[in-house]
Amino acid sequence: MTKQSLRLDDFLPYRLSFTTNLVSETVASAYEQAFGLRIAEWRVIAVVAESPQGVTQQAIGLKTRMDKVTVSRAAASLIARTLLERRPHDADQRSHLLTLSAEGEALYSAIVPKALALERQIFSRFSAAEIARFDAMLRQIDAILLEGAAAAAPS
Amino acid sequence: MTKQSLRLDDFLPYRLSFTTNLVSETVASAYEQAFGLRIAEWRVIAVVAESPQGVTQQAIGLKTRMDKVTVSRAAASLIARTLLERRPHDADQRSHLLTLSAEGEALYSAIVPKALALERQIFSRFSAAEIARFDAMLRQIDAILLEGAAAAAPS
DNA sequence: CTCCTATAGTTTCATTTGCAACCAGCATAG
DNA sequence: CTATGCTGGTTGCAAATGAAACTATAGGAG
Repeated sequence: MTKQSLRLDDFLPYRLSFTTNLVSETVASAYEQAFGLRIAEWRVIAVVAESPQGVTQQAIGLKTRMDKVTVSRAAASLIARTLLERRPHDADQRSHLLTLSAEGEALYSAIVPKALALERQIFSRFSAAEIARFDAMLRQIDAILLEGAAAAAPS
Repeated sequence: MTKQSLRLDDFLPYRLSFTTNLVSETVASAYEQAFGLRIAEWRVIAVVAESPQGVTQQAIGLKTRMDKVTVSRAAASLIARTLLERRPHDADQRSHLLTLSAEGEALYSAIVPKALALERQIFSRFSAAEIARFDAMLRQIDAILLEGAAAAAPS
């Protein structure tokens, strides 16, 4: 019986976490410096920007898998900075519909090109096909884990 | 001039972070449940296991990019549980050399197969070649960002 | 030697995070 | 209608995190 060995460095969950931390630090500090936004805030803006008719916080949380507390705080902070607006949600008075203010739109327009440039820089060594393959693998991993979670749901 | 757009869902730094969170949650909860270890503790054990002659905390932090505080606390907790031992470091009295205790070795041997099984499960849909390609891409991203950091070092 | 600066590791403290309790407003059953 | 349980969102609290101060030892420079 051979002793099993494992180099942490070759262990994929570790590698994934290592690289992602690096990427996240880079991206977070870029947003922070250039726009005074945290990652959660940027995500909220991005999701809201994709739905001009407005989204509820719940929908944002569902989509991004961010905790509802995180979404709540990010939204509150963006509203305080008048980047986001809250419209009443006729169908359900418990929630509101979030939309970008003019100011928020402007900020979003300013961020997008920078975000895309950063993305291009990080993936600069790869071809479009490689990137597509990489993305596809990430999505398949998601699928595996999300199915698994559904199957092995605790209680 | 076309308005640039960005679907958060297609933005790779986001995708990477999304998937990694999923993977990390899965792995963390497995270690926690099965062995009562946090991720940082598991990493410390793994690195120490790779260096039977002992490692300093500093070296662990350097290798894993974990904060020295994180390493310090993980090590302290593992020592308290007698999974890790501290030997004096003759060349430098400020630091110690960490090694696994017999108990720590035993735990490590128990973890490795489970960790590998989990890894296989997460990547079950991919061929060895695909996995190798994925790993290589992660390393190249690291390289790009670490070089970039060296170039654009703040102060 | 003796100062002075730099590094390993710990501790302290302020910040960030996320679970859990909570407070609406909704929806269904009687 | 009105009780009961459910869901969207916020608040409170406790745990995790990480920067900065601190302690102890190294390693020169004079």
